[in-house]
Amino acid sequence: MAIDRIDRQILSLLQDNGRMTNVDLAERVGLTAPPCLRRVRALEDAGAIRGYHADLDAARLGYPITVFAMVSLRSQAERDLSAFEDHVAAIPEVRECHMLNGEIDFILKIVATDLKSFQEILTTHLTPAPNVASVKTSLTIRTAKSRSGIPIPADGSPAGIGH
Amino acid sequence: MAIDRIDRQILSLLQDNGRMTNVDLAERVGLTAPPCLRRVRALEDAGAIRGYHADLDAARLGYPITVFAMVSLRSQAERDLSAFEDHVAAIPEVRECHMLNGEIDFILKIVATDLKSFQEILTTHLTPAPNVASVKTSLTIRTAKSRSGIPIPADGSPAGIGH
DNA sequence: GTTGAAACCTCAGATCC
DNA sequence: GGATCTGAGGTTTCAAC
Repeated sequence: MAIDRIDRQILSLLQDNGRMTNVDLAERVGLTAPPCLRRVRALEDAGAIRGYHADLDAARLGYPITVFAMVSLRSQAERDLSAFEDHVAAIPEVRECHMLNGEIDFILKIVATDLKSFQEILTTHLTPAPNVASVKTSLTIRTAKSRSGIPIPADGSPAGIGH
Repeated sequence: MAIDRIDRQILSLLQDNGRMTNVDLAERVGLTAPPCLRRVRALEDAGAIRGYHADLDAARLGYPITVFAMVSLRSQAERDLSAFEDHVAAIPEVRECHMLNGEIDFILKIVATDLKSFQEILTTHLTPAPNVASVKTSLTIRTAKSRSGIPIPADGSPAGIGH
């Protein structure tokens, strides 16, 4: 699938405002509603747009604590890596799990309602998990920037689908 | 603002599908459309819902590289911390910037089109930035879990707005 | 093959109860 | 919170370029 200038505009606008109406979107990209909607559907079907999500304020909703946990495992065999991923996938407070290169095997983003609850998650679900060698955690003091997704230059960017 | 069971359902559903229509949403939470819409607007006005965003597949759109950068500064004076935050806010490839406690001052999530381009961002915008003492980077091999926001238990959770 | 125009039908939003 | 109504938006069909 090839992505042209208009598709990039659509992606950029929907990344910024996922509930923009189709007629608004069409107007901004210089199309009428039907072809615009077809492009959006095509981007969804191709997997370029994975979904749409409300962006909630964690702190206001009872989750003021965000922690990054750097996890090292004893074994880096694929089945042990997968087992760890499966393990944290089942912990709702673990919001992200990325496998890294280097000394640290995984970085996790964890949210919690308070420090006590975080400590509990750590000591009952993370540290004692199979194959875990070490867990180093850092509390988030404040978040200066938090944009999901990717930068989308108005024009002349990369982006062709299918790697 | 007090959040009840129905509000939590609304938040959970919109976090999962930000483009769900109001009538769908109303039906699922057991309301008719108008009161449901009033609740959604109230949650938006209270800041519980900050916005709605399309979730794009970075890799399919030409950004296969995600890197975490751990940054330490020479000075942790507030004005120096803010200056660094302002500096990275202007770099579009830096998607997240969190201030941490401990030895590492900031963790950044950076996306890039390729390794060469990442290296260029690092050496021209990050390492030589004022007050930067050290930058350690780790490439993301794969992302096993990536959910924005917070866990929302169907019932009996915390969550009242205004801390 | 993609756009645009028109039709239809559902939804959003306001008002009132 | 629910019922009703109106105008706007979403979606399909079809013709034109």
